[in-house]
Amino acid sequence: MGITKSEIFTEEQNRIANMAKALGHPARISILQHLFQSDSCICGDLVDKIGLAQPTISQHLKELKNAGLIKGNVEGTSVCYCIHKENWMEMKKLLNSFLDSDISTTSECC
Amino acid sequence: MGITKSEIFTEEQNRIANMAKALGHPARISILQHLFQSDSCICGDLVDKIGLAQPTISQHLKELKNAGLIKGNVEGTSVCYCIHKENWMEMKKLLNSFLDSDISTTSECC
DNA sequence: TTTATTAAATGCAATATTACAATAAAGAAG
DNA sequence: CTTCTTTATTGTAATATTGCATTTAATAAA
Repeated sequence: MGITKSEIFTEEQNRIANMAKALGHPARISILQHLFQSDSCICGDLVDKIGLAQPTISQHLKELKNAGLIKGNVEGTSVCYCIHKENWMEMKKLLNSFLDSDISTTSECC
Repeated sequence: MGITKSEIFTEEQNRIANMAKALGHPARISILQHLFQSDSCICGDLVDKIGLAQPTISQHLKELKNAGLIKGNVEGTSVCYCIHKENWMEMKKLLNSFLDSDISTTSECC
């Protein structure tokens, strides 16, 4: 049905999956990398540097904002985006708690 | 169009996004957690423990296999799945290289 | 006020994803 | 061989995602 059955999973499983999903598109990875280098906070700059149309970039920015990973600030006619540091660190902690599952105690049965 | 323009992004950006995408569903997080606890390598056990139909679990297992994160081994009529340790560690390194982008040198302009 | 400039919102088309019923395939048990 | 068990495959429906042209909104500049 294209709809995820979130209710049968734990809060943690849903949060991890949602964060991973937000990172699950190369345009959004590219946007975040640019924001980390902080040489292009402005939406228009991102449109120029990444080869996608303005509405498409705007949409990806919206998703990153919904995920809490970035924040935007209106400056005249343009909008300045940047990493939401606090949420970013929280996301990192959440993902790492999962990624660091102890692989040494796990049996590779195949 | 529902189709990602992979060709305009770097190989690294696509690889990071693809790995994140594979982790972008709570059922797949749940499957991986079970495999880490290794108390249910068998596909049928996962179907019982997670509340999704057998074809749905099978489909998620296939995606995790395509992403290289797990491997499967036929044992009689049943199939035993487990974490692909080598690829898992590689994925972790890849994601961490991105997640660990130096946040301290980044300006929070908003 | 009029005219740019910039970004968000809307609307649409194409494709992808999620989920499951029904079926097929492959081996085990009788 | 027949039957049972287990998993993959196929087909289908519903929803989500990606991408862009067009329009709208809001501020700046003239």
